[in-house]
Amino acid sequence: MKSTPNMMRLTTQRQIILEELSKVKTHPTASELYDMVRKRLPRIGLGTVYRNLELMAENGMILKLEVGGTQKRFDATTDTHYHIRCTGCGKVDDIDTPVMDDLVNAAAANSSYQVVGHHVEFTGICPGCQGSGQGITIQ
Amino acid sequence: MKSTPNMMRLTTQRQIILEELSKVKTHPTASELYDMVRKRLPRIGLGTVYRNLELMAENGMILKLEVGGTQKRFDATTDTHYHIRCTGCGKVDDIDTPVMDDLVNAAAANSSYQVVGHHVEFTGICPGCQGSGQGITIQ
DNA sequence: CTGCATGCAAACCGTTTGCATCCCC
DNA sequence: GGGGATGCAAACGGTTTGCATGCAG
Repeated sequence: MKSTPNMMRLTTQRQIILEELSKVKTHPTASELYDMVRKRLPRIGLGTVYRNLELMAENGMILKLEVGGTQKRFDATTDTHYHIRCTGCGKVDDIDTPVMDDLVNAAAANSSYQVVGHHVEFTGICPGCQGSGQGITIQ
Repeated sequence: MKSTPNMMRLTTQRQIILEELSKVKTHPTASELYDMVRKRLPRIGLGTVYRNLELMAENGMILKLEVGGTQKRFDATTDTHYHIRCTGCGKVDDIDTPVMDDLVNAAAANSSYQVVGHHVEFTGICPGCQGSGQGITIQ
């Protein structure tokens, strides 16, 4: 039964990964997080970071952001909220447009899918990329 | 000047890729499209498919869907519309909820980004996956 | 003590790219 | 004829996984 979160061990790695993720308001990729965690746990492996992020996402402790771009990003804030992704540098920020839960109902009415959730992703140019030539700052 | 679409050559490959993509209402991945095209052009390379999809997306002839999941998907319909992705099998369908362009304005008001666009992605279980154990049909 | 979790490294998979050849304009 | 486009295969980058060892419960 997946709705009962399996009791996870409280390993040092797990705690520190969660701490570091909670510490930032950005939405780091796995390897960004790996770099952050490695400062405190130099021998940690990248695989461990991936495994724990996956596990914590499954248990609803964190959010795996299914946004555009090449890398997945992670978020310690699990309440529904929307994001904006810079097409210049790829970074992702929160955007505080009100969440529209009724969208799900509207969608459910028009679809043969059993609608579970939704996400709104804006694209734009972040302040840092606006100066430098329309955000063609690669990636 | 990127806004002037560079005149593209009309190669057989390009035409057939576009034809095959236009033919389906699904949103195939590059390799699904590769398989479709290969039936008519057995010697085409996967790289050619990727290069042309990228090029046509840049020129606004098709849409590269920046949706969740591991693979990018392509869409011959370029008008803004929303999608739903099955968390069971990963397939993506159109959903005909009205497009809310004012979302962009709302977002722009609350952000330091220069907001360019938006996309709404629903997640759910497709009819095919609803029967078989809550859509744990892998991928 | 026992089995889940870790570190490490190799495997994987989707995508990109270098290069010689091809062919559209 | 010339430069962009192709086919092929190798490289790439992000993610996953197998295995021996380690450590939380």
